[in-house]
Amino acid sequence: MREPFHPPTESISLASVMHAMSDPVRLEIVARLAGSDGENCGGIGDGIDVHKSTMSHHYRVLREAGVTRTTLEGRSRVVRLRHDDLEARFPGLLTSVLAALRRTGPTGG
Amino acid sequence: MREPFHPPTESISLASVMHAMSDPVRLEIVARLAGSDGENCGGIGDGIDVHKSTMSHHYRVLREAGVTRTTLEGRSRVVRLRHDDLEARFPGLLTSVLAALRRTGPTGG
DNA sequence: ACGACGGTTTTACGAACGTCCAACCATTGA
DNA sequence: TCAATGGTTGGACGTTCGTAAAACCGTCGT
Repeated sequence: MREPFHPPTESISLASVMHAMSDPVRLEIVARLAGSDGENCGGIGDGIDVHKSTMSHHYRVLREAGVTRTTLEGRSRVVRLRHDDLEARFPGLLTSVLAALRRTGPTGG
Repeated sequence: MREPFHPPTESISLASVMHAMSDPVRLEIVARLAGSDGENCGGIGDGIDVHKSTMSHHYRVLREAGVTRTTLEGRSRVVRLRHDDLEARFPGLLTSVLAALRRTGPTGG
């Protein structure tokens, strides 16, 4: 079980972050990560109705964009928002996205 | 020459806005609109090296997502950021994106 | 040793995307 | 009236995306 790749903070690109957070499923993941104090989702895709391989794919997109960090703590993966890194790179961006999610949800309505 | 469609502020979706601002060309457009006090780009795609029909496409994506407003003033189109509408709908979002663009540019480097 | 569990990888496929070209439309100016 | 200008529309083409199925991998429990 190897540690997956994460982009260093300085090379996180705005376009990638925006793209990562442009899919409803991934926005839902982000919302839950924010809600659960940055823990994982308690088993991949708990309550999100997509195949586990699809969830794995979405987690990878978020991770490779620099939005989340996946660590291997003990025997299970833990996914967290890279809150501080994103704040350092793009101040206010994640915060406003989270606020928007709280307001309207991913699809906004 | 008919006025094109714009979504009302209340029905602007987060996912659509994020998607609209996830493409380097469109981020460049947004950056220029912000820099030029919300005027148009002085002729479509001035200095952005894509075909004019491609620019037209990108302008449409931004407009239909609710990021920009295209008006027909006199004889020419004028494109503006929907700054106030976006601020009302998703407070801080556009502001932080513009700040990010100033910092790192669309592709972030 | 073996199966169950949790997750990744590979592959496949339809849909959506970004791009260009060509044709078109509306307005301006000669 | 005709050409030029500025922009949109409709294909077309190759790429990327989101999704699921199937196979695989590492760890745990028994």
